[in-house]
Amino acid sequence: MDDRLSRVFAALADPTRRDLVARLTDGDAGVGELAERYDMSLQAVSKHLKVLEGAGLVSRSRDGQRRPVHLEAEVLDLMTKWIQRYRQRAEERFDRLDDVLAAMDDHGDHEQRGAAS
Amino acid sequence: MDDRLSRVFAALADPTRRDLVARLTDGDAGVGELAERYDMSLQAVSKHLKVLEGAGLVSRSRDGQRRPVHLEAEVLDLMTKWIQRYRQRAEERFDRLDDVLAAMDDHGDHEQRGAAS
DNA sequence: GACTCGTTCAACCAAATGGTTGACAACGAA
DNA sequence: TTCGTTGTCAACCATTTGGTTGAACGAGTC
Repeated sequence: MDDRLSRVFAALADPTRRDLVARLTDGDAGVGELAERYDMSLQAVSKHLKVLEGAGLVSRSRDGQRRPVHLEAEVLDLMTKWIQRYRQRAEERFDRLDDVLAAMDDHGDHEQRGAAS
Repeated sequence: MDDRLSRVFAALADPTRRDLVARLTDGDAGVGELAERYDMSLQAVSKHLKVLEGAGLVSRSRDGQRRPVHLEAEVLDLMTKWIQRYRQRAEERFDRLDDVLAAMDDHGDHEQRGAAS
């Protein structure tokens, strides 16, 4: 789990962190402000934010003694790209299946694995 | 980590499992066949497949002594939906920012947090 | 300087994760 | 029925994860 994509997926595998992302679409917020919504310690929320930050989903600046958390939404596109790539490949294969089956009937070659690859 | 979405994200947080998904877009395959590509035991791959199955990303049927693994690509749409929902919300807020800033200049109210929420 | 607020760091803990090896189950073939 | 092939189950281990508490830090305020 060291590449970028793995970190992004792992970050969003936690419901609390997904909720944080959802909340941050409403605008930047401080850690304490965010922590109010959850039944866990401030430190735990801070840890979650560090994971999101490590994945590049979130950035933090300094504003006095506050550390406002900002959503970097473009990173989400990275995931969408990966997902859609294989989603589409699977779809295409599914669409081709009818043709393949028809071709198999034509010359009587019913080797399944050949059809799938 | 018990809800569906969490399981799907967590499943794809591992590079091996993402590669398995990628491979399966080429068509169904047996466990041993899949395991050849990785520098790990057959049992380890079997475990990975169980995780993918738990997330609903993969299903297995019985064909003689083989257990062909099949990709259930529609589940990927579940993720895309979640991602795009918040991706879009973030985008919209970003688009509105100019208007908000203009309004703030109008009546001289420069409270940042108000602008962001 | 002393105090408070918002946040982070450090140590600790239980549970989950990702891998290993060894045994065994299910099926087809000899 | 015995054998090889294909895959799962069980026990074990090291590391990571998600949470806790307590101490400390940085920046304004008194």
